[in-house]
Amino acid sequence: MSQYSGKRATLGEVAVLAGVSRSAVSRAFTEGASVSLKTRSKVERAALELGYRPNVLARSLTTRKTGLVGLVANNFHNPIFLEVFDLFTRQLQTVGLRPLIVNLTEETEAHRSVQLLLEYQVDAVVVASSTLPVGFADSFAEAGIPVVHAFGRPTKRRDINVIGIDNVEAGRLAARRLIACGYGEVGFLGGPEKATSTRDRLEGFLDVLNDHPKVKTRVHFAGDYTFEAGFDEMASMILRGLGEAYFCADDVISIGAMSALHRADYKIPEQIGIIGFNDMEMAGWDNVRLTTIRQPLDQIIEESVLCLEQILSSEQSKGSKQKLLPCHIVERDTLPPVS
Amino acid sequence: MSQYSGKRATLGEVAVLAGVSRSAVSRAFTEGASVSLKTRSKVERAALELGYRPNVLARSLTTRKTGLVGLVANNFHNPIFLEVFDLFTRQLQTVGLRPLIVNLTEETEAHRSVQLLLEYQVDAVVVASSTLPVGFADSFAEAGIPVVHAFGRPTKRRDINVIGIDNVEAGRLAARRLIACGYGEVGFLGGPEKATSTRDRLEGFLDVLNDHPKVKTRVHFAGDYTFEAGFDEMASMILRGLGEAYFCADDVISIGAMSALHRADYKIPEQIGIIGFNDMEMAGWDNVRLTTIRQPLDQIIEESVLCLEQILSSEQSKGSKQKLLPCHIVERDTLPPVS
DNA sequence: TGAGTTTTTGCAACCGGTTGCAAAGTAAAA
DNA sequence: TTTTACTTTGCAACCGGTTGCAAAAACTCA
Repeated sequence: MSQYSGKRATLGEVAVLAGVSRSAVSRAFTEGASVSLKTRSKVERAALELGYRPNVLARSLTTRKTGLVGLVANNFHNPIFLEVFDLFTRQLQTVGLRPLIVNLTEETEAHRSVQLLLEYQVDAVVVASSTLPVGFADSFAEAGIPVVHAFGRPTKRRDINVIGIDNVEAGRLAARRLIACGYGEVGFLGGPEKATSTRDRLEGFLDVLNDHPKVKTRVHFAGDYTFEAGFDEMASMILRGLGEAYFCADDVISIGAMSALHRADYKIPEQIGIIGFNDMEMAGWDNVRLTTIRQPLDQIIEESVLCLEQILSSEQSKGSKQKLLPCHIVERDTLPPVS
Repeated sequence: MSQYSGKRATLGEVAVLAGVSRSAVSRAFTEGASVSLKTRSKVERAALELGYRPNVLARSLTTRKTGLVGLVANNFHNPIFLEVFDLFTRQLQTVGLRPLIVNLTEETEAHRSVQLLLEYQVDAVVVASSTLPVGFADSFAEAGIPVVHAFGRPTKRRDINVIGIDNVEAGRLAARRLIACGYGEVGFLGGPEKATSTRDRLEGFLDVLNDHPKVKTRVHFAGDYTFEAGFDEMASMILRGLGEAYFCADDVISIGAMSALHRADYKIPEQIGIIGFNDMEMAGWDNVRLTTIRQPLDQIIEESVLCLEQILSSEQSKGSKQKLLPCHIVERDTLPPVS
């Protein structure tokens, strides 16, 4: 049975107990190494008795693989991230990788997180965010760490993999949906203006609306991806006069905005239409029923992890992967049906 | 400047470039080691030129400290966990510890996660959950890993630290609050019956109600800590007839239940009173305004990390810490004010 | 049984660091 | 200038594993 003390058994101790060499023990614990059945079972018996487990960190010294993957994110306040996070940790677990979390707080931390992840010899890093400054992921690539940017924006760099969605196209999707409703005046309510995702979605949104000059357009930005920011921005918009429908570039902002609208006694969707973005779990709740654009979270994350595996197995990353998956609208109750 | 290739510089390379011994380099990077100013600066110059960063994992081999801390949790679907998670990762970061996440999925994984964390030589593990089976944290302690159980239930074991709240007292708090409203029939709507937190809260709740025999009491359990479970359970309760107010043992369940009530045209708090538990961010949103019992998340987490630090510095954990922090009611709009 | 092949084994060096110890260097005291 | 005390340095061994290589063992086939 396993021993309960603090001191852990080592390879050497197992070796002497099993009466074999240290190499034999090592091989017994290495997939596909050359060991006879006899020695293997001797080793296994001894290992069991001592409660021996190989030290992955020591092993990594020679194999140059730690199984650690940096998971860098800054969106710890958006409920959608809980889903992202759940999916990522699980997927990574199933392929035998351990996520080492970096919770980005200050802008200045980019450099520090690179150092940190270097010190811990991560095999790769996944940056999971659509709101980081342009070029953020570059620092990892420049330090020689393979990187996949989930929810990122395509780049020309050949050393950065991007798996995400086409935010510009998503913006178009929203605009077309609103136009199909026959609205004469629509608005965009984005997150912070500097977030690339907000910028791209706006671009697509305006792109379509330019082809419909009779539809008036307004553009607003919430200061943050939070309920309060959405609430506050919508509240001040109400005072200045409203359009007929809004594309909110995030569900949590949508919900804040809707809350402000309810409070001012606007009926949704009868008086004001809303379409959100993300399809977070809450959007489907019976008391919300938000019509929204769904990003295929699970696919993005699955693809990201797959991409990681390829990088890590093939040693040589022959050219980067840039994959954008399609979004689609989830119809619920905050927009009238298309006529 | 730092080099951009895949190969990282090592201690030895820095040593030759700086023209000193390897030990000198090592010492230059060790807090409080004996190095002259002259050598230190020679080393620093060389290190900078090569972009050298010490390999923490190699270092851990001799120092027996990895700086890694297992963060084990199973509540990746409850929004409250996002806050827990944010706080934990930040706090750990500030004291120089790296969280290694374990996302518990199956019951059977307890043993596997112990092994995993052992293999990665974590300095300690924090179990962050109030819904795990009794004795879950024990496995870590038995493997000789220092453990602090945040949101846990006190235990007699001297090798497990617990930082949490007094769930029994919280149940009492809720009951007293409902009684103060003058209700004649109140109910408990818990999470899964086997979760220790649900059991404890129920115990306290009934404890107080036993002293008020004229108040009728009902007890129900949602199958899960989710919106849907709360919604469904309340929906079926509506069919069978309702009490006047309910203590829901989690905010997300509360919101599900309230949604079912709204749908059946019950007015809250006029017809049915609701008090929740956790005070997650959403509870304060303008469209929710849930009266609820707040656990002091930040304190719990701060204390937990503090406790970790003590364990890790003092080597010898002289007796375990068992600390329960007080909860309090956050008054909002789902219960009438006390008369 | 013995030669030829293939499999299994142990030795020893190495991965990237740390550290006890004794020698060398420096500074202070005599 | 010499002695003594203290600081800085490098050597070499070690942390817990892996792995190339050559020797040993086991197996094939005459």
